[in-house]
Amino acid sequence: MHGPAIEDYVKAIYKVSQTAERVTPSAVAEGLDISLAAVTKMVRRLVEKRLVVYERGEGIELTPSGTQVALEMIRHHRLLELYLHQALGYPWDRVDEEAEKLEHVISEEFEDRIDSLLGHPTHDPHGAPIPTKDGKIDDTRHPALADIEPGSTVLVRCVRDRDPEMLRYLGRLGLYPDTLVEVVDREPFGGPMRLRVAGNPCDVGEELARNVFVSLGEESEC
Amino acid sequence: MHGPAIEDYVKAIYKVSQTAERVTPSAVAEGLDISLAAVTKMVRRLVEKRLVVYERGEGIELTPSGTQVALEMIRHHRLLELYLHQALGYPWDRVDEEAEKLEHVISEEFEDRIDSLLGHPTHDPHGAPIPTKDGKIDDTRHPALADIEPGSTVLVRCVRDRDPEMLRYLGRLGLYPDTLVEVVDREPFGGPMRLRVAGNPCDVGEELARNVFVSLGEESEC
DNA sequence: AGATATACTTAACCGTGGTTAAGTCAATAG
DNA sequence: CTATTGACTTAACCACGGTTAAGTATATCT
Repeated sequence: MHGPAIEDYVKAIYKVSQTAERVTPSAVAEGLDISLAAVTKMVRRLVEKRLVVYERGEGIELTPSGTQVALEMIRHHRLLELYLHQALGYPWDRVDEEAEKLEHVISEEFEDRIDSLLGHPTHDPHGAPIPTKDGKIDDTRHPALADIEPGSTVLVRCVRDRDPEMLRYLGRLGLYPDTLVEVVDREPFGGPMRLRVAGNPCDVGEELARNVFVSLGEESEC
Repeated sequence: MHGPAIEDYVKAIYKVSQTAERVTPSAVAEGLDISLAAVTKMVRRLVEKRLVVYERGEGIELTPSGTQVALEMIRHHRLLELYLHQALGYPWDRVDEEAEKLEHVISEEFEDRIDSLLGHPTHDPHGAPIPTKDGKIDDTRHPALADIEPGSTVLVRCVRDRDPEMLRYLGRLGLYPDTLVEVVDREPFGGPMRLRVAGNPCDVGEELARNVFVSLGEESEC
């Protein structure tokens, strides 16, 4: 159908669109760690393939078929991450890299088989939602731990998965998805937050707390 | 290190070298189903990369480092085939296609994990030997079933894996590796062989019998 | 020896996906 | 209003991996 790069672009565009309200070529270039010129050229091809629409100053927008491609890749990626973790015993800080390469080559059959072996899971090891086969995804946005008022008890929903170092550290703290965290207090001016995770106290810095997403109620994970 | 095509070429060269005594560019082109011109060009690159040596009329020969690359790919391929079959329930006629794509992207870690999950297997689902990590491979050549004298009882060692249709048919006959087969008799002039497979009689044509490899003694599979 | 068929090489071309360097465009500062 | 800055585009280039078409070499047949 299309080259592997196309899939990476569409995925990158989707991810930027989740964070920023306008998807600029420069944001995509940054996300893919390539030159802006490469993005300009590729965006023209994406437009020709009707995967995106683009107007200078308006940003890049995925068409429905572009969104479908993006969600397929994200589904592959997250199913693979979970599979590597559950079935092959990968630690959660190494699943992203492997899934990044595998997601472009697995067949529909592979996808279906690991999906059913995993019991049709809804979230990957970092708590990110897995799109369904028909392109639906839970797009609930959770607040960062950094924005939580002291005194609250919150449920870790997901953590950013791009920095293996940080993931290993989070693992040592026990800050996994579906963990309850009590925000004890916080030093001012970007000072550390004092938490209680499963009974154990720990202090986390601003950067870390920006990369952990939580929900206020301690409702069961759905 | 090198592009995915390089790996396919080196693997194809290795496979041809197992069958023919001289690896001609045309044999490689046929194996990869590409033009002869493409092979000419790529062989020059392989020579530059010291993966092969080549002289017109002498054929293509893998260097030690070329052989290593080929065996790495074959190891990936066969481990993956077995894994897909054992762990994901793929039927044996669909593992080749999936493994073909996966073999180029899996990491050392993936290879090691499935290897130990499978208990360090020695053969893939079609009976082909899996090279060890340090590049050793059981290169025993088994005679084709077609060359066996009537009256013998033989052990199926391996079957060619490239034709899914044939694999499904072999499966219906029960002609799996490690199966005992009694060669009852044979019609002359390329006529069918009459076999007894696990008690059941069946007749197989020349083409099929050329794609099943057996050993005479009923020694245990090693 | 000469014609022909087979095997291989070379040349020109294409799409993909990247680079750097230079140019344009629009918003903002003075 | 102009100068500058940041965002984007264009152009020229490159490596990769393929194609077709044309040319060369070698072996074989007569």
